[in-house]
Amino acid sequence: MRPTKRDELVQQALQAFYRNGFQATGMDMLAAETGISKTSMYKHFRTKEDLILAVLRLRDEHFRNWLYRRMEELAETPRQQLIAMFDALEEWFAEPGYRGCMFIKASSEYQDTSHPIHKQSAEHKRMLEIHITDLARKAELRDADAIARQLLLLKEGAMVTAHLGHTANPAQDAKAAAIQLIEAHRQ
Amino acid sequence: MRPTKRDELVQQALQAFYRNGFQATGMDMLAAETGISKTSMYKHFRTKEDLILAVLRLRDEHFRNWLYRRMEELAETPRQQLIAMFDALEEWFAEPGYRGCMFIKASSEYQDTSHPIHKQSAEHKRMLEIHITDLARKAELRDADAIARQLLLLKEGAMVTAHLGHTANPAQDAKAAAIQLIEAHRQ
DNA sequence: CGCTAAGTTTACCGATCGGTACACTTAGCA
DNA sequence: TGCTAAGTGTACCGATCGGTAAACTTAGCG
Repeated sequence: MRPTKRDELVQQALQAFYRNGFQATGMDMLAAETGISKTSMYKHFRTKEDLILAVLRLRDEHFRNWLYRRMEELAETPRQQLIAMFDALEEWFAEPGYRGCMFIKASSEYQDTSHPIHKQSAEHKRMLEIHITDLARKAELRDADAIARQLLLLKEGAMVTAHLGHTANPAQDAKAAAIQLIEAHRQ
Repeated sequence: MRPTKRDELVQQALQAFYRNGFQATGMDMLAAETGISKTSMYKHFRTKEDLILAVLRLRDEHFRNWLYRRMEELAETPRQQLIAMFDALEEWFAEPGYRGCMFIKASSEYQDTSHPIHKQSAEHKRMLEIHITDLARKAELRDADAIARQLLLLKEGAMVTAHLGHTANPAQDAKAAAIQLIEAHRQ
């Protein structure tokens, strides 16, 4: 139960990877930026890949916690919370350092679907799907699995489009679509 | 009007970059894989970045041509063609070598929005948006700009999700959503 | 006190990175 | 025939890549 250098490393590595990309961030640059010696890094993680996997685990935990909490803060009923997901996303997109979804980025850099980093990115999306499907069920929507998948397609699209930046407010575009889809699935 | 080595290089580089990623594909590996000498490559393109930009231009042209043509082949009216976009995507996703959208990948590896590669990827998306918006207008849908943006969010989401592979058929999920959105925008 | 675990600095490894220099071959064309 | 443009092979550049060796400092704890 030591809250020390290892966690500090993972946290700072997360910032660096998110800002610079995975392949483009070398271990030397990482050591220079975090102030943690290369030797120490390799005492905690056998390879760069291991470090990236730890970073993705941390990101998964933080992001899902943040999103779920924010959805609950912004709305009361499950149905309203599903819609509020896109207001939460809008807040995120508006942050100065926004650079898209870290897991989409990771799966873009490690494309092979059998690669551990790719698989862990897919796992993150699967966890999200479970939660949103559960919420769709609680909202008593018809065909909860299908509507959940549709809402998540809008979410992925909005995250990508917000990073490409050729559209003014993808989060609200997605929200408008989500409202219509949810309305069509009420029973 | 020479159809020679330069075009051959761009075409083969496209394959390599799509399969391996941009940063992960070195110029030596590229020379070995294409059989074109490194010296020749640097006679045609001053830098790797220039080559990547040429690859993206070719990809933009090919992809948009393919998608627009396939949409016209699959359906007659503009409204049906908008829906058929997702059938075309499904065909693409089912191809053995499918590895996601090259422009999302490019913008993931070159994240800075001011980077030429990022800007060119955004430009591709903007060209698509113009065409789909035009089609939505021809389909006489209410609020053509908004519905076009919504359909494109579904498209981006489907492409990402198809690559992550945690869902059975994102193209058909997107199509089902598209049908409902379009139905809600009929006038 | 002395042991141990965690972390440090410094220097290094072979491999690869993007990019270049130079001398050579080949084909088209006047 | 002889010039030129396009392409080649080979060898190299300095920088950086992921990863390691070895000797040292520091702090906690019996």
